[in-house]
This record gives sequence, C-alpha cells and structure tokens, in this order.
Amino acid sequence: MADRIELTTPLYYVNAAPHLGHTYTTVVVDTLARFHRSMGRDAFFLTGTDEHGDKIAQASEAKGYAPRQYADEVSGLFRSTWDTCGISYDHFVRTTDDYHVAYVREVLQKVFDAGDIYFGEYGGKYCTGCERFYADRELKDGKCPDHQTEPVWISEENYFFRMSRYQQALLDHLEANPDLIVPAGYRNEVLGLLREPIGDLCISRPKSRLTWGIELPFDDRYVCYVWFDALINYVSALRHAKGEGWEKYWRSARHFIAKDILKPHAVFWPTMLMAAGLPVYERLYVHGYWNMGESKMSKSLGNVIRPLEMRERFGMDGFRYFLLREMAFGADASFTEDAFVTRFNADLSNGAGNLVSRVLSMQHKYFEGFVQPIGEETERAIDVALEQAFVDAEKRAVAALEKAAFHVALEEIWKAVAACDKYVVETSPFKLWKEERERPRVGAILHVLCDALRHLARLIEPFMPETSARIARLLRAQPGRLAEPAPPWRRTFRPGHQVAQAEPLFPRIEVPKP
RNA sequence: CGCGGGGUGGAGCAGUCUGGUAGCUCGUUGGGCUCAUAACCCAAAGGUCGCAGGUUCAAAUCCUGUCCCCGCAACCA
Repeated sequence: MADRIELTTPLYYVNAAPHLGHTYTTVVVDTLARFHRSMGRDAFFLTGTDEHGDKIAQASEAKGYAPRQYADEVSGLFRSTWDTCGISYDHFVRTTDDYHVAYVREVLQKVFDAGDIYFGEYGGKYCTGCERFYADRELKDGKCPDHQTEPVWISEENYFFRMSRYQQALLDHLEANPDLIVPAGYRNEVLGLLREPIGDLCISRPKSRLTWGIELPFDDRYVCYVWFDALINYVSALRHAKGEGWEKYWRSARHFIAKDILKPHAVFWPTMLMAAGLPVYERLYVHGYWNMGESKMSKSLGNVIRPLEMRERFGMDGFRYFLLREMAFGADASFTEDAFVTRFNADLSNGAGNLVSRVLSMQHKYFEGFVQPIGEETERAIDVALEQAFVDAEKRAVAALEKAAFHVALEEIWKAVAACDKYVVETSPFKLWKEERERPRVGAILHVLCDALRHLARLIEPFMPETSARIARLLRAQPGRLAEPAPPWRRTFRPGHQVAQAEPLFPRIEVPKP
C-alpha cells in the first residue's frame, strides 16, 4: 500500500444542484480519505466541477447569464454544500481554472504532436441535449432515446483522437490488472465494450456551434469536447496542488464514479493517458444508483434528497451512516423514508446512541462520572472477550474498507456495539451495585465500557466524524488514529478522570402511526 | 434480439467473482432485565435461495434454457 494516494469524485456537471447521487459519491470518497489518513497515509482528496459545454452555454443563456457567471454560481453551490457537510476535500478544481485550461492545452498539443490527433470530416445525426452524434440504430422512432427529440443532421470537420490505436493496449492493461475496475461486474462490462472496435473519439467542436470551452492549441477555430477536457482534471489539479512529486500520488490514483460514466472513465481516459505518456490510474471504483421509486416517501422527504436538508433534519452523520450502510457498493439501492427511519432508529438511536447513553449514565449515577481505577481482579474472561470483539471489528472493518465494502465494515463495527450491550446485560452492573462488596467490580465494568466507547469513537471516525468527536468529547479522551496501535484497555483512564453527562446522540425519529 | 438492474423465511436486503452447515435488519411470539433515547438481552416460529435441465462427491453460488418484475421521461452520481 502506497503511502501517497489520490482519491477523486467525478467533476460534477454544473447543470444541476447537488443531490443524492452527488452526495453519495462524495461521502464515499470522504470516508475513504478519512480512513487512509487515519491509517497514516497521505491522501489527496479531489473534487470539483465540470463547467464547459453546450448544455451550460444553453442553460446560462436561458437565465440571461454569461456562462462564466452561471458556472460560478452552481460551482459555488457545490463547494459550499460540501463545506457545510464537513467534506474533507483537499482541493476543489473547476474546469474553468487557469491551470486546468493550460494543462489541457498542453496535453492536447502533446498528443497532437505525437500524431494521435487528426483532422477529419464527420457527418451524422446530432442531439444537442446529449452533445453527441447518434447512429441510426441507436435512435428510437428517429428520435434521441434520451430526449425524445429529433436529432439534426450535421456535417462538419473536426479533430479526432486516435483512440482505436490504444484499444489493444487497454485490453492488455486490463488483463494484466484484474483489479483495475471494481467490482468485477463493471470490469466485465468494459471487456464487453472492448470486444467491438472502439473507434476514434471526436474531441472538438467548431466555435460556430460552441464557444464555451477550451480552445484547441493548434486550431483556434475549435474548442475541446467536454470529456477530453474534464477527465484531465484528475491530473491537472493534482499537479497544481502538489507541484513537484505529484506523480507519487498519481501512481495510486483511485477514481470513484457511478455506473453511468463508466465508459468515459474506463475507455476514453486510460487511452488518453496512454497517448499522453502518463501511467494509467491505479483503480476505478464503480457504484450503482439510488432508486427513488417509492412515491410514498415524497410526502415528508420530497422526491429530491438534498444533502443540506437531510443534514438539517437528521444530522450529517445519520445521513452518512444510512448511505454507507444501506448500499452494497456497486449494486443499486433504494432510498425510502421507511428504510431511513428504520436504520436510523435501530442502529443509531437504539444501538450506538443508546449504548453511549447507558454507559455514561451509570458512570454518573454510581461514581459521579469518575472512571474507577481497575484492580487486579478485572481481567476476567468476559472482559477480555469484549476487548476481542473490538479487535475483530477493527480487523474486519479495515479489510472491508480496503475493498470499499462500506456496508460490511459498518456491519462489523456494529457487532462490537452489540457485544457491548450484551456485556452490560451479562455483567449487570446495576444489579451488582446493590451488593456493597461488588462495587469495585461495577467500577471495573464501567471502566471497560468506557474503553469500549473510546474504541468505538476511533473505529467510526471515517464514517461518522462528528459522532466520533462527540463521543470523544463526552469521554474527555482522545480516540486515536487507526495507524497507531489501539489504545490499551484498562490503562488509558487515569485515576480522577471524569466523563461528561450523557446526552442523546441520535434522538429517535418518531413516525406517527397512520 | 435496445441497455441495465433484480427475483433468497411476512417486509427490505447481504451472500453468487474464489461451490461445501442459508446470514443480516425490521416485524411476529414467549421469556428476562430495569443502567439507558419505551431503549437492552435470551429463545422460538418462519426459506425446496423464480422455474427447468446440466456439471460436480457437493450449487443460492458454475453452465444452458426459460418465466416474471423494475429503471432508462435530467435532480443523471
């Protein structure tokens, strides 16, 4: 495992405000970035906005804005949304940033000089919505299948990237790197694409048709086609932010995308990199869609899940927990109010939140919040077993996170939470308290439970940073990072250490019964 | 032959790549406990893993065929 690593979200296209899909990808990368940092690695987390192209030009025109002004507005909305949500990105790139524009032109010139860009004529049926040409067999009743509009016939001269030249190299690369695209299902899909000739890629638009783009360095009558422009951000922003030594991060670059943009990332981008003489990224992680089917949810949540609204209503961590726990990475999942409330109440309110509450509450009720020193008699099998539950949870959660299996990682950690609840019942400190001579044992049990909470805070930090910090604050202790050895049990809380009063971390969501 | 996703106890899902006692959450029933956000713990009931063939000592998991369901109308990750 490299100690320098680049993690990216796609650049979000500025034709829409941040919604559930954007938020999911961003939360996923944020969680991984926090995880890697906690593991002691230098993670560079990149996100940003994609701002050129027809659709933006049209949308801004419709609003009476200049494209730049429109892009500024929506890009700013993305940035402020991630800021408010506590997303720990290191750099926010815009495809309109000077350094990006300059680098795109540099790459274009390089590829052009190498003979991999040629000038040719192309005629075809073009859909302005899709910004692409359609073959007849792709059309439905002569109309664009996505927009239900009739494409217009356009014949024009354009520049093409000789993508076909790299088809075999890409195939070889995929064979040699079975983990390049995960989960495997998406890798197979790409292998399927590569069974057919991939052709060359049209990478320009004449200015007569579109001016909102990056001008080609070798022909000022043309601007660059969006994908060629946008994909390069993963390198341009890294170079800009890290300067010398950026290659070290690039060698372990990991892209996270949803399945709809698989082809550009799995076919266009690696062949572009090859042509530019750069190494292919290390890995492409592909996730599924959130289905919003259930119409009943629209009553209270609305059809559109806006991250800021969810954060406002349930807290960012509750929202993050649901997203990460509910979707098996790679597969589709559905977002319904029922599922959200059930998960939230079961795992957060009744689970972790209630555990913190009962432990701190006993600590106060019996010892005014002072964690009791632990005696010789305490290393009982049952105590050691609880400790072991956390050791296992950590090992399995870390292994799952390395594979982006967030739902598995959380499931494993929550087994440790359950072990704590079980421990409380089996040791029953509230019963022992009634026996005067058992009171030292009660102190020891609570001490072990405070240790457990501290470990819980440490394990959930990547997933739920606010909650992690909150538990640590209540314990008045440092949870520690995953890179460091787990803090020792029974030795961290010094005599006289006092924990804070319990407070509900996740108030139950009450749903009125119909 | 449009593309994609899916059919696993009452509900929602994981497991399928790397075959080997079918798992999780919710719900239901009975019991326990009372520290805790009416939370927690234990136990029980409940599934021929869509269907039919095939491969195998062994298949939810691999192969073939077949039936059914759901997205693809811009908030497109």
